Amino acid sequence: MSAGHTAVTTSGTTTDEPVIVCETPQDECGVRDVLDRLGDKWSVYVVVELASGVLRFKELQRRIHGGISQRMLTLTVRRLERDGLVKRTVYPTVPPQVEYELTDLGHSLTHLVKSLADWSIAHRPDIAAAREAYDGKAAQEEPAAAG
Amino acid sequence: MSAGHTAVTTSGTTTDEPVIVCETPQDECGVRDVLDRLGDKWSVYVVVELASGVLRFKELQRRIHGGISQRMLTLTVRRLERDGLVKRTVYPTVPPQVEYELTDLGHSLTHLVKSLADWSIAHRPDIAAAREAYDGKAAQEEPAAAG
DNA sequence: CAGAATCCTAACCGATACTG
DNA sequence: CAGTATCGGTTAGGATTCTG
Repeated sequence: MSAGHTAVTTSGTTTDEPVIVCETPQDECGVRDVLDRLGDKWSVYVVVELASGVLRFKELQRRIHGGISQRMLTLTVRRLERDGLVKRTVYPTVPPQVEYELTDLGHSLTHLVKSLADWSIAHRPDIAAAREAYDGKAAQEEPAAAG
Repeated sequence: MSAGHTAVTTSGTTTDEPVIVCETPQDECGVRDVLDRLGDKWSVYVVVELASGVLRFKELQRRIHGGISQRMLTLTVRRLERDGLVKRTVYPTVPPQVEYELTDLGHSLTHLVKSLADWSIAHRPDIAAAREAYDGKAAQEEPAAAG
């Protein structure tokens, strides 16, 4: 897609946040691209684990928090490979040995994931508080319908 | 994503809230938090649209390209509200008017989304190339099954 | 206009069994 | 060890209908 869109700087945003100008119909400035990659349950974890070095399939599976199924690891890692984020090396030994590692592209994503994690960690209390407040208020609202 | 593991703290304190037990030294801890929020199809778009200012329900819906359904917009916006990322203001008029805007927390996420978009835009060609290469190679590998 | 409720499909994902 | 193939449960998400 040629990103030939006009920048409609709507109005003066009072804060210093980046004004996201987006009027591409199908792919909101490409956010969908990366979200599709990060959106599934496991991709990020694979990237994170691979960030520290080369790993074999089984080892990768073991290290992923929460226990990814073999099937999902295969799918995830294949998708990542297809997108050029992960490099897969097969050694024709017996038993077979396959190593996974991040490509440069994959490594560049690591920073982003780190930011994501940082934000998440930093604001987790806020989110938790917001949820509690919301749920509490919602519970008040609810008629509770006793008996 | 599901509310999957109902956090079994080591002390045996079984709480209701999804406490993320994470003893991994890596920064993966907490990534799920934000990914759960951004992982669904629409949250990011809502945040993006709201980044530029206050919007009403219908207007928000119209601006999200690709056409979000009314149902999904409601769900998305509610979740965002619950997490303290979006503020919802109801004006008791006729017809009803509801305005959505980012909270400070939501605005802080905007930076991240921006980074996401930037990365995506910057590396889209790489990803596209990688895919083409991968698919091409995969096609070669395929037996082609001549009849 | 805003949204709640219902129905239904597709995709995601895990468990299992089989292959090389 | 490193997959592939298949089945079934769960969920995401769209379309439609109804209410205030």
